[in-house]
Amino acid sequence: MGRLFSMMNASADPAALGELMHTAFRGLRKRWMQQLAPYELTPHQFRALSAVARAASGVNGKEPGVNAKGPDGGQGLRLKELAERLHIAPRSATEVIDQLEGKGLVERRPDPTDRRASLLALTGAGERLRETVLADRRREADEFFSVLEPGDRAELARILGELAGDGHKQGS
Amino acid sequence: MGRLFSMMNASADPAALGELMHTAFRGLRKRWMQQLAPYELTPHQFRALSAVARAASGVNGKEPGVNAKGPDGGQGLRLKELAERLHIAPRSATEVIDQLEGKGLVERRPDPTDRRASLLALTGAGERLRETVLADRRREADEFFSVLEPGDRAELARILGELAGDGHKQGS
DNA sequence: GCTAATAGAGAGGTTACCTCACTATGTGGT
DNA sequence: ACCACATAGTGAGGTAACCTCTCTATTAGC
Repeated sequence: MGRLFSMMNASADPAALGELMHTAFRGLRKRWMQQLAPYELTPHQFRALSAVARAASGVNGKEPGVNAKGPDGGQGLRLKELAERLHIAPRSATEVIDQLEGKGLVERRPDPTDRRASLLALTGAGERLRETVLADRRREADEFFSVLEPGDRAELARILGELAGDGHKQGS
Repeated sequence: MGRLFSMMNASADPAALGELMHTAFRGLRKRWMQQLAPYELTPHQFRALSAVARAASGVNGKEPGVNAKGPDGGQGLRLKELAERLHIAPRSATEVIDQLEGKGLVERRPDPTDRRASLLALTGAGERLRETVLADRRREADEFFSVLEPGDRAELARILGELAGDGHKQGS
């Protein structure tokens, strides 16, 4: 049945392209969920965890605009920043961080430069779990994408990057 | 921020490829929802509507295995069939058809060959709405995918087709 | 005719979002 | 110094799109 899709000229039918994306994405998400289940993490939570990790420890000043408010060099990010990075509403960032904090994987500490804000940071446990899962996930995702030639994988990444980029900030 | 993603070598990091798919798909789904809102349809409902349309009127006997149970030539499909086509649980098919029936867009009629089953069919209103929306959606989806070169769109379709195809029927 | 499988639906749960209203705080204008 | 206004985060509550588990009506196999 998947064959039917690939046989019809999908480039002529953008709706079918959408269907294809739907199907492919659902498959991938299902995988993730199964793979993350033993760690008691949802894909969404892991995404947030990674975003915090990336911001808190990794790049330190390499990203202009991050923590442009305070003179600290990128020590933890705000809920609002997280929301922007995950493309979700601030309220939803609160939610996922609540969950992660409840599991003891991230911490909220007060921003010294703004008492309304908190800075997110991974705990030791968070960092450890993240690394464990990351290796595992890489393997799994690789399995999922392994039906593709390496070239196709690169192509897919490039094309999706364009699609996901910033080409469609709709205002309506 | 989307730029960062496209800059890093995503083909070397399957996890990032997954992120990319997530982001791109979310953008598309948001579009769909906005575009379908005036018709009071969700993407999910429209997908179901289309599946019923396709089965009931379109292909008549071209698909072996559809209604293999009864001697009728593909006149309406069962909830279970719908579920399989949409890759959802039978219960979820019931649900979406409930909604569509509530709006007067599809009908459930008894299967003459099996009194447990019902056959789904579009109503006149359903057929009309579907056609209206289809044209609209084609336009909108085209807009979403218009950041891509035609060649890239074809590539995306091909690659996703492979991914969504049948390459990953996991049993675990 | 009895048992097992199947089609569908009722009950209730989950994930991943959302908006709207509100509090605590910061910022700029006069 | 004071007031209007913006901003960071959260409580309350909602929605879409799924899920499983259980139950009834039926049909099919022995």
